Amino acid sequence: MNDLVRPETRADIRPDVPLGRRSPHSKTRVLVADRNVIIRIGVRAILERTPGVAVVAEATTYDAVLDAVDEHGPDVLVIDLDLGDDTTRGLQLCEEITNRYPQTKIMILASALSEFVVVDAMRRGVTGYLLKDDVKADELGKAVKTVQDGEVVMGKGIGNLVAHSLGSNREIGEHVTDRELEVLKLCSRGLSNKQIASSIYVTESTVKFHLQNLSRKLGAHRRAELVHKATAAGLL
Amino acid sequence: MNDLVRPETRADIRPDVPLGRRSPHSKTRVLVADRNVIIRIGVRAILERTPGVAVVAEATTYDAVLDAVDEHGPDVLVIDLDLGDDTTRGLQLCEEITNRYPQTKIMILASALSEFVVVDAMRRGVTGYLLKDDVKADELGKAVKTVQDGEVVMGKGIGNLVAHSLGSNREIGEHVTDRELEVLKLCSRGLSNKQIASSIYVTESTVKFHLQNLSRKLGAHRRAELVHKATAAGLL
DNA sequence: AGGACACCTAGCCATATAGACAGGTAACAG
DNA sequence: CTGTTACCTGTCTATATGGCTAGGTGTCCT
Repeated sequence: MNDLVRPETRADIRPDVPLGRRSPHSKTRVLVADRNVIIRIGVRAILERTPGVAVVAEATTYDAVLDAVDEHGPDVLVIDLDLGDDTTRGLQLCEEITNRYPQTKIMILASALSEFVVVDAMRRGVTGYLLKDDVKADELGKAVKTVQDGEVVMGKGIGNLVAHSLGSNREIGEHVTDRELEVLKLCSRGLSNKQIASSIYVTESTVKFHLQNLSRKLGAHRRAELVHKATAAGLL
Repeated sequence: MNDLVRPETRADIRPDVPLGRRSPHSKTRVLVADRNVIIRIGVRAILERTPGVAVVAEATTYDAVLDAVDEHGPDVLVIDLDLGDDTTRGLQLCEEITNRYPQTKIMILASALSEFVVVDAMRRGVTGYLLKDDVKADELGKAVKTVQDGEVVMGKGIGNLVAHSLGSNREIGEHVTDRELEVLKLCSRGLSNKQIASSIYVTESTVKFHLQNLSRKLGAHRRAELVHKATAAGLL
């Protein structure tokens, strides 16, 4: 959909600089993506008081992120995945960026902690995950420089979460399909299986099937719990 | 419904200044309360670029808000009610402040839109309600000055929500009791009525009773919807 | 003393749901 | 061609839930 920049193009920009070993005089160039102005201004303010870091652009939509990465080739993308109504789209975006612009490191600055999203994000090449509510002002600047050097940064508790997730018997990061998400949303709005079935033109059996798969993937046993966990996972 | 602020009280403090007609040279003194650093810095940055507005302090807990109001006597308190794990506490705080420091206007800067909270807040003397995700940078500064002048500021959609709420047959701002909240939390964790009953030592009938009251108060018809709306209302 | 309220209980009944089974289709990649 | 994946359908049963009506207790306020 947007095949703008190929690696060679980027090599033209910084041909002589190995990743993570840039000159100390060149600043870490950051792109901030969040739909919330307050957060953007806040992150910008924090980062710009950090020596060696500069915010080069801001973005508020997934498309704008791609454009901005293409245009500015930032060293670090600080992003909240909740840029549209579909977190999956954000995860895809991360994968796309790590593939096409490997020198741009991605650090997620999330509103909520979601095992589901964290694990999926790590898989797709994201190297930082911090929680807005947990970060201290100075941590943010340090974290940006750390991920630029290719290291992984995780907010407190997140590392444990991932470890725990890896150790659990349940399949990690199992993908939630579009159809499942559709059913889930209707379910959260209080529709019965029958009502969901008729509104998406399938049988009640199918609805139950999807809900059962969702329950397994999220580790829930009742729809109330399902909605709760899905919300925590940022699916709703 | 709001007979809190007596003119005399105000006259004692600034005897010569009619409301909304303060000297253009005195700045609007703002206290920012939010548990999130990024938000605090962001709001501060935005407000300080607004002429006539100055941020005098920040707070991150309910207690700190009271102390800071006491110490600085700000003109406007910009607050996210989600300062602890209990939103109700935040609402009580608002009432306390409007009672004890009537010259301090309160503007809520919320993460999520909750009819429940909005209505309750208005009752307790809050005069502004904006959504973090919706505000534009310049709106925030204007809103602060507007609430200082004693006017009510509501983010787009919120006014309609309140109007709709007032027009609905359902009782608005009905209080959710502690017991109901307790049941709700267990419900959201996927426990059946029977399990909830045994874990709080009541009968299943009682659990159903509480859940039914909750459903009525929040306008839900299924537990999945109940959990969804309760989450949106900041109860979970 | 009377009223308002949180809280608890009981029983009824239709319907919804969880959880398990066994299977079919289409698209797509190795 | 074969395996994988998303998606869809069906049948079965025990249990959970929603919606209702009709009570009880104690506490606190007026």
